[in-house]
Amino acid sequence: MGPPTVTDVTLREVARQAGVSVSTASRVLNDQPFVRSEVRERVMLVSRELGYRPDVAARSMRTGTTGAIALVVSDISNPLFATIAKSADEALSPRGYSLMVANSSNDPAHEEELMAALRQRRLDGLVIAVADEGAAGLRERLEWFQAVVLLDREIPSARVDCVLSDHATGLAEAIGHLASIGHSRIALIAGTTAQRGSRVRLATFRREVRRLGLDQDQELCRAGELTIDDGYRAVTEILAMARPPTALIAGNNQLFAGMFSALRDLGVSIPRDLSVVACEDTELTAFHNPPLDVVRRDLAELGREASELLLARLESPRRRARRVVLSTRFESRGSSAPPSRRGRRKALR
Amino acid sequence: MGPPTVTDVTLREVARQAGVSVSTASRVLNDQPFVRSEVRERVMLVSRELGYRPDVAARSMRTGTTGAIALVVSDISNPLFATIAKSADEALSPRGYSLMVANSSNDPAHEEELMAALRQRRLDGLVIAVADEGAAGLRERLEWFQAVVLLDREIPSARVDCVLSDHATGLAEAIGHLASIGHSRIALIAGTTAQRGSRVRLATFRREVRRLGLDQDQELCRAGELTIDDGYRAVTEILAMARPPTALIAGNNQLFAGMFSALRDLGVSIPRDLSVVACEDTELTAFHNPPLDVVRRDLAELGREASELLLARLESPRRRARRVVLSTRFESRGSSAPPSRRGRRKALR
DNA sequence: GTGAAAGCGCTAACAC
DNA sequence: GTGTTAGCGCTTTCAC
Repeated sequence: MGPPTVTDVTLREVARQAGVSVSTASRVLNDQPFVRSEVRERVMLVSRELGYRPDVAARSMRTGTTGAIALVVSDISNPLFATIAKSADEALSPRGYSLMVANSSNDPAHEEELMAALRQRRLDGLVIAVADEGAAGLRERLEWFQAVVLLDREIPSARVDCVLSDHATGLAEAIGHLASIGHSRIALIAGTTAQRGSRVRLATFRREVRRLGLDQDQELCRAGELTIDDGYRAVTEILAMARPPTALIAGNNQLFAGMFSALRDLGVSIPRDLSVVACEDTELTAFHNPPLDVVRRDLAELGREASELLLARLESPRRRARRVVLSTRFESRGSSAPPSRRGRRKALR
Repeated sequence: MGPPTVTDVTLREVARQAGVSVSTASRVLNDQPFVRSEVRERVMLVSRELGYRPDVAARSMRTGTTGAIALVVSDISNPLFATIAKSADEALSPRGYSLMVANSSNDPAHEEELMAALRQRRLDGLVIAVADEGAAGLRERLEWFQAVVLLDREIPSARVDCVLSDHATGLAEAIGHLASIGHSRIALIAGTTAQRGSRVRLATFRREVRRLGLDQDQELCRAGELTIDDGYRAVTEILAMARPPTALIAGNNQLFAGMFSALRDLGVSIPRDLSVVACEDTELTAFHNPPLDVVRRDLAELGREASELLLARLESPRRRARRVVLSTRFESRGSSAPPSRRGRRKALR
């Protein structure tokens, strides 16, 4: 007994009913020249009537392409990545590509395993926010794929397309704003230095603090994990300092959620007791009263640009790697105010 | 010239290096009996050394299975669905399945197109929150797939597995609570009646309002779209009534976001001017001050259960369709208070 | 126990 | 212009 028939109507069947050979039918359906238009139309007609859909697996065997693209992020339930996933899907699916999603949990080992699993699926491309830009063997692993786009990640040694956010500009504006209304003790709670987002924020923060002559206390600048818990812990510790800051900046939405939660538990009011700025605009920041000052970026654009880069790479595999930088900007909406003695005391308990 | 070689190490190569035939190698790697343990070990060793990974497309051609499962929802960027997607991925990926996501935009026509596209990918299974439970030809379309699980949707005529939330219980509790603290004019802003979630909420609301002897004003019970805009519009209109309600219930997170936005624009304070209950717990409801009363359900459980049903169905294709019902419960957290004359006037302007 | 060979549905070289 | 044919990598008879 042969293998099971899965697809209901095959190319063979279309060809038979149109009275042509499979190769002619194939030519027609792949828009190739050198087919009499009369024949072409007959094949098209039969194909439509029968509802013919080429079997992706079979085609894949011949062409090596699957029409599938994977998106690997740390957590698809994070609205940031979910938004990117949606916009990527919107860019890719009209062109016949399907999107596969996978969560790395920000764990390099798991990510490696994922990539190996994705590889055997022969995906046409990979959009990935790698967990650790410096992970061993990452460059080789990326070469498993015909086309790769890094999502807000950068690997200098690798010739890979990437879309990056210009985190520095927005953050510098934010710090400038806080300084301009009188803050000199500002704290940044950033994430892991294994990812450029956090690294850039840390570097920008240190640079601007120095440039503007603000307090350069090491303890006001924290790298850690990009989690809610870490955000909570960091805020708790920072506000317990002998001289706590008068303004707080959260490096991403998770850290902000933790920060927000901690401030509420401590009974700290925004912006009366403390000024707050979040990187990333989410429901939490947008619907807060007052709306929170944020460093914004267009996440849908990020997903869209990543998709465009990927499609371009698929079309011309040998072209030079591109590096697309998208802007971020600071938006002041009411969660920062001049520092007050009262506020500082309050935050201190 | 033959087709391009994609996979780096083939079964043929493993067999050659192990000094056996491909069929023997295949038997070993598929855990089939009747292979000398000595041979078995040699093949395993070579396979591991070479890092052999079977080509999914090729295997798929023979077996008809792809190890891929699709999740079709209206909007993957909605945290509700994103959470479900994550938990589904967590349940499926350890068992070797990959998750494909697709957005239907809640549009039956687009959904139909999607399903056709997914079909030719020979997905092993489909988890879907159909846009319209009553769409023409839906039952036939579902039969394209070997295994299907409906996500909080029900199609009585179809023998399909489904995971459902018991929206009625949680909502009835919410209404009971509001009534118990003195509300007699409660409004429900629900979504489309093409999906059971909204239908159940509408039916439950009408039933409870009658049972508890509350105001049965038709205008207090609105079906519409499940969008932010629709939530906004509904609230604006309802609060402009001659006798506006003293409590508002939002049917899902999108409607709630619209509601929240409208209330803020109208300067309505929760719960002083108006009591509010949201269906679904999100960042917005959880981090609000006070935290909002919600009808909660465990979304991760929903994704997990859907995956389990799917896997079970894949294992035994002929077993009876199951219908798993998951609980919802009301949680009072401070966004409802007894109605006040002042509040009502305020909401009225 | 093991190997040879067929064939899943498709595309592309080659012959006519 | 069109048909014949080989073969992608794999699983599964069937023969030994």
